Amino acid sequence: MAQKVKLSTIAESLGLSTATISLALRDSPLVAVDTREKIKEQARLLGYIYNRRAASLRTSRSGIIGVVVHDIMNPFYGEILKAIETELDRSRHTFILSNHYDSVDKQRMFVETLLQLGGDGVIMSPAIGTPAEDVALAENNGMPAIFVARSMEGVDVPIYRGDDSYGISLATNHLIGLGHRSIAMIGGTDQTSTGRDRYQGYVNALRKAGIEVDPGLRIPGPRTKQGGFEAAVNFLSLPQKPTAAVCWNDLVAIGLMNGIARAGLIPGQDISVTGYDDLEEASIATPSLTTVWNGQAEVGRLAARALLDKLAGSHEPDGIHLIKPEMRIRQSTGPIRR
Amino acid sequence: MAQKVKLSTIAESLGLSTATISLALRDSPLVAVDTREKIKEQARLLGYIYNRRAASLRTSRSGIIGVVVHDIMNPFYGEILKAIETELDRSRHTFILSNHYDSVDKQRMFVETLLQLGGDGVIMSPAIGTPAEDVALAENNGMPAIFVARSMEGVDVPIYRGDDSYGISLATNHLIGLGHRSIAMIGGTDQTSTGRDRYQGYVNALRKAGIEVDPGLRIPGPRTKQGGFEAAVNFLSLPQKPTAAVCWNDLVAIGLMNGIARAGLIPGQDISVTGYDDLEEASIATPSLTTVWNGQAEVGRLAARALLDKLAGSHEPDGIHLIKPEMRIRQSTGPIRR
DNA sequence: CTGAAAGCGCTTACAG
DNA sequence: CTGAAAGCGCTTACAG
Repeated sequence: MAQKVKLSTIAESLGLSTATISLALRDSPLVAVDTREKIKEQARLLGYIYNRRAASLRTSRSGIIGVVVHDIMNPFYGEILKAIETELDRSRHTFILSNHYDSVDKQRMFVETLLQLGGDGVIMSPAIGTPAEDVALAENNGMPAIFVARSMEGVDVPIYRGDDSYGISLATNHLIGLGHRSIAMIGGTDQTSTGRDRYQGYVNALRKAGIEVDPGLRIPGPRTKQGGFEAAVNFLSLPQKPTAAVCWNDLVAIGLMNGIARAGLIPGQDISVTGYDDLEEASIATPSLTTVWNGQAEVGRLAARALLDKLAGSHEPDGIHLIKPEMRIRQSTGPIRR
Repeated sequence: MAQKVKLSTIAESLGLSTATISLALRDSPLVAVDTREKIKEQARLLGYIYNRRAASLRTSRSGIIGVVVHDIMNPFYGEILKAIETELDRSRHTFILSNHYDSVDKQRMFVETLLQLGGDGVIMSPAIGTPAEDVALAENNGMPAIFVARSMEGVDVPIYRGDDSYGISLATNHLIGLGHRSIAMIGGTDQTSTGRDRYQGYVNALRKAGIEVDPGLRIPGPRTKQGGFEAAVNFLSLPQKPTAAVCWNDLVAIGLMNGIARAGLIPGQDISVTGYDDLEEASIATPSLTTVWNGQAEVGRLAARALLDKLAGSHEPDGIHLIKPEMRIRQSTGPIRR
């Protein structure tokens, strides 16, 4: 590798000052057009690489945006990330991604690293148990935060997520409308805002229909296919013999359907199953999954836009921005069989 | 937000020099133990945030490692990334992730950004059509590259991936052993080294068994569930009436099984299907998927280790490091029905 | 064991 | 339209 090419290398080779080179490369109108062209050509020839660390040390903006979620391998977050990526690419920001796996420590380390790198902002789906100080750490050091998919007490940042309580009530009402009365709720936890909201939406829908809520029909568990798959055994051995299941999300629903099928029953006929999120995969599951569209792409797009706007100086209103979920009826639900 | 706390802030507050502070915070034995403790305590009190850009400008090492693959939402890459993450976390490196979606331009922009940030190294699964210059760009600027999952002509970097030709022959032989003679190959492309190797392994296995290779039984397509699902229609309408399908990967296989089931046939009984990769999901698919373990976690772990070793100065041998695949027999394959 | 000083590669007022 | 110079916040020989 040859000598390192920097602004002064270009400057000397052209008999100009580094100030002029710097301005020209950033398309400043202060530099005469032909000088600018000559400079750019020379930079290309010499294989110049812009040193962002030096620039950012001077300007104190890095162009880096951090994104931290529970698990990027979960397609729910994947769909949010894809939308964020699209939006940030457009504005030439670099994004740094991390999983926190609901470890508050891992999340805090990420925020610290981001601060050390001079991150301009952070989009997070806060880990369970995140203390308000960890969010304040970012904000107090000039790195605004935006939340996606999860809320948190005691912080005052913009939040983008679906209306979980309403969404799950859509699914529950759909099953009630098909004649089901014994409806289980599978997967998830009550430790997140999302979890509490979804359970509440399910409870409210049942009550409104005059159906007594049976806590024995709640089977919490991991929010994964594996979780749904393993819940199938418990579900099928419930003494209440539920005829339908409202699942925490599509992954749990697909896992549950696999488990039900293994037991020789036909999901969508013997047992009705609803998902949540409307992942790309929901429509090609067999049977295709009745689920609730949860607007992941919208959440990601809006959150990224909000952050960029904030960085550009506009004063976005804080508080919760709820995306309205919509029902997607497919083959995994059907009328109750007598 | 208060005044920015920097080394000199701490230095002044304690009546010491920035040199001493800098050394103390990095645990240099040059600083007396009690001085060191006092300094660390003060740094904590003042809420000091280490400025990595400044440090890295000085030392020309950033602690940043880039990772770029086709699509992080694909669980195959997800499993590789998870292993890389585990390995890099341990050594306190920050990793920056990107998809290239097989766009050479997007990949090059990523490499350039990484160079601008002073990236120490890059792990890549090169986009289809990557020119050797794009890899040289990284290497010539002091940023070593390691490949995962895909090879490329004309570059001399360490490569970690599965032995595709051998792996697919395992799957093909398994089907032949069950009595299948008309075996289709579904999904994938011939534009990657992986694609060519897998097709060749399939062809070789057939030939070795004395089965004529019928190009009409090759149905290329996207390497996704959706791709497999959509291929089912073509597969089922082939005039050759194949009784088995070797799929490019687990995603294609699961999609194909869904499509077959939609058509009223039972995968694993009417049609035998093999996957490739042994994703976590393979074992809970219904029927559970017979597939080939492809060592994603190994690939990620070894590639990350190799890069860290290289950065630490050791001279890893370049060239291909092949992981030996293994057969995983489950329920999606069975003896041919007459 | 601690300090003074130079320098990493940019950008930005300011001067001309 | 272009240049000289200061400074962003660190680290590192070097001196004491």
